[in-house]
Amino acid sequence: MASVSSQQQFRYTQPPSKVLHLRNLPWECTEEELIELGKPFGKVVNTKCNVGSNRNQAFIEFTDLNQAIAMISYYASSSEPAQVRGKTVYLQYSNRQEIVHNKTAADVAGNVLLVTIEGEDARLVSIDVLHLVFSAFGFVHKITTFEKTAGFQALVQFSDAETATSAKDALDGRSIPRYLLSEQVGPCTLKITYSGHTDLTVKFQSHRSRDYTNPYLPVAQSAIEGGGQVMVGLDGKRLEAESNVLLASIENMQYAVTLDVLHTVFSTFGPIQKIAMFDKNGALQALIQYPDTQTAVVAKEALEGHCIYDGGFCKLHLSYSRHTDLSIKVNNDRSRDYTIPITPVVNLQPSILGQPVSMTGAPAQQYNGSQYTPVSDPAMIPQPQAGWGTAPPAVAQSMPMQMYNNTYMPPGNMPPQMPPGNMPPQMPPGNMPPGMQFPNHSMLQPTSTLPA
DNA sequence: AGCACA
Repeated sequence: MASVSSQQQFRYTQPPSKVLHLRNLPWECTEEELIELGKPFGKVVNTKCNVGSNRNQAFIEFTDLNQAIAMISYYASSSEPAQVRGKTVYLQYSNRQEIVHNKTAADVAGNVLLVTIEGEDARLVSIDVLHLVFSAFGFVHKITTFEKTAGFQALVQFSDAETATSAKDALDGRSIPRYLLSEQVGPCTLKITYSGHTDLTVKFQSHRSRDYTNPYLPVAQSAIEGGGQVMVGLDGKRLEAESNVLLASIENMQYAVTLDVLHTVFSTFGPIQKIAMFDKNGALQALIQYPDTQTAVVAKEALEGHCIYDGGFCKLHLSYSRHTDLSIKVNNDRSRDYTIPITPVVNLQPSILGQPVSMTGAPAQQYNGSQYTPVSDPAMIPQPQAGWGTAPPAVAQSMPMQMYNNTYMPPGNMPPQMPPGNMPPQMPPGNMPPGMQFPNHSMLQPTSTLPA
């Protein structure tokens, strides 16, 4: 019964449609040939070739129903059948009203996402920041970045389509949190579709591409910075060999940066054992030694690219030193060993590990002690609520002097509904917004060479 | 030669 009605549907009862169904087409019939065929009757606005298991069917769609009727009518009474390359083609109204094209790769859920980073400074977004952002949803296998006409883009490979989908759903159309970007970088919005790829090819760890599944992949020279101290970590997540000693260089040093200033800034993340300051190429550099690598990692992640003083002054650039234990020969204004008990400075630490002290009474409840606790695995840092969806405490902007002026999170940048469990594991609150964490310490108020 | 992956 069903077959009877469908057969009848074929013969003559097909209602007019501006879409025509063509069959018996020659092999590899092109869109151009279909347009040529329909042109005498109207404007062909859409085609679909190589349809059916034999790939010898096609559809053409006219702008107007009357054009389709004209074509059917003409060939219904013509002595010459419609032909393509001399082969007779049979025409009838399609049983659909418009051509629907196949889903593109962008519509088919896959494990690889195509991410377009939009914004003036999109290309300044590092692959590490992207890794951090997408790692919130699962293990990121590989990332490649490239520039095309669409702008700065990245392919981000997850284990499976489900993970990729959760990342896509949460991040598409959102902006990268301010605190992950350095000060001069403007807003960067993510536009995400699926990619047709399933496995990216990464030949080298570089500034353009990473394979986090293969830490032993050779490191391209282009990825190396900081004088050859950079290596691939065993976890495959870092290009630099982590160290308990940080090398800090200070850019735009309008204000004096003293040993005490550095001690105050860096001791927020844990006890400091030693500091050595020196000049290199006319710029001030310092080596800061923590008791353990984990603390140094947290400090580096939090402070990198940030300024000690508001207004872009004394910007910190941090890398891991090859040193593990500094040799401080003498305690003076350029070097100090805080592990020597007689040194009185050790008692002046404004904060100790796990207990940040607010000198202004600024509430620190959002950044409680546990978030400062160094742990063996940064992903294990407890992180209840804070993150992309967390509004900045009002105090961050009302503080008389902000050490860091880009560290708060603009509200509304990220989805407030983002589940806490999906927070980037490497993005503990203790790693960020130091502008909110740091006490407004008088030691950090510049007293000389003030421009205004 | 008969309606949508090829």
